[in-house]
Amino acid sequence: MTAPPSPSSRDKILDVAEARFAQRGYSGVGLRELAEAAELSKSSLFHHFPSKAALYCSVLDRVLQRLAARLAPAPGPQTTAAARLEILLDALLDVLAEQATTSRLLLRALFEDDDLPEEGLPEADAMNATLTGILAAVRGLIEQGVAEGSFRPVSPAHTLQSLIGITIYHFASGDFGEELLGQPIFSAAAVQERREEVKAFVRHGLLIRDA
Amino acid sequence: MTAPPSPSSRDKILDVAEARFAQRGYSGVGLRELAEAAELSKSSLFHHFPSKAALYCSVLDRVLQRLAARLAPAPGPQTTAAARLEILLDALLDVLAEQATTSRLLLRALFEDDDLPEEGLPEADAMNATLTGILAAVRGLIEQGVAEGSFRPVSPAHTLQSLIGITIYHFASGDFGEELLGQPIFSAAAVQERREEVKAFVRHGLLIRDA
DNA sequence: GTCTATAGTGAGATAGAC
DNA sequence: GTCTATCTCACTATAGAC
Repeated sequence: MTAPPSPSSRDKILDVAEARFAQRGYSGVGLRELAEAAELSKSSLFHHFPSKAALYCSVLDRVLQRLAARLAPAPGPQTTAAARLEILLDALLDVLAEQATTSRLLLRALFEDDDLPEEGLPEADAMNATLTGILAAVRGLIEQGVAEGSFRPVSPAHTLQSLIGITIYHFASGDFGEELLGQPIFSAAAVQERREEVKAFVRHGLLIRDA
Repeated sequence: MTAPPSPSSRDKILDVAEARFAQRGYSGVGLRELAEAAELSKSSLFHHFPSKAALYCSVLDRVLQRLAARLAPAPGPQTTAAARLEILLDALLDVLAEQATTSRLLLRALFEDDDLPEEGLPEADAMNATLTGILAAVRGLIEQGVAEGSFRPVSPAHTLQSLIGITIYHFASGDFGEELLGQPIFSAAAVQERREEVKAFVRHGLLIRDA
């Protein structure tokens, strides 16, 4: 339970890889660059990770684990779906606003199918299992809302896609988003604006008017 | 005005480049692969485009031009914002559903800031100008709706981001989206579902209830 | 306008000493 | 666990013949 004051080499590699992969993607980052940023030789990377693809999956899995841990404390079906949705959105927006790398890596993981040359990596399976768990929870929430009659009779799958698009894409939009908003998207003011806009849009878009 | 029966080499390169770049991004595609798919030698690519970056920008610009051409016939401010929004969404969803490459390239263009090594390319400037025009039109529509009082008092910039996320991300989500929906996202049925879900979500999320 | 040949660089990955 | 040295291959780009 003692907290190590300096991160292990493995963690340091994961940190620099997360930053670089988030910005330029899997193919856009070379192991040489990662080794230099982690203050190691290229060969040492292969001691900690069997391949570049495995390292990338480990980075994605760590991001998903962080996300799952932050979304997990949300209340279960004994609470109304509307209340659960508010709490979920707040928690999700908190996580996305904290680290700029999160949204970009999530977006890449969701829409870049075959970015990885190899398949069947154990790291990839772990990553997919984590992702599946998160999605199942959110989908369950939507289904509860529809069943309760507090949500419009939406398609859970499509609504899940819409929520992903509204939340994750925005925080991944980088310079473009900043230019559109006229301020850095991770500034406290911009995050607060986004939170209110998203929650209002989703409330109006999803909830039955006079519940 | 005579339509050439077979595409020029330049168009053939653009076609294969569009498909490959959409799937694996700028860094993920090599010129060797493009040359083989276009049935040319690597060197011949450089006769038509000065560099890989310029080719990528040309691909993006062509996509944006197609998009702009399809969104342009929409009616101007003399029509109500609600009606204009319906027409815009229909046209946008039509374009996105027609070619799977469109949404992926648009998404990459919007969130991958510095994917390109070089800056100041004339092709990049043309691309940005086209994009700016499209966005200004949609933003104007939102501002009209708010000014008319038919839309909630939303932030135009944030609403624009939300619309991008809801429409473009979904059609870019590939295998993940297909698994979520349980059917190919470009099938006629899935496209029709998406259209109705998006339009309903946006109507409820944006319009004043009893206008 | 297309080709062959090649330059020059960097990629991912391995061997083996320490 | 980290290193140097090296392998093999692919990359973008150029030169110059046809």
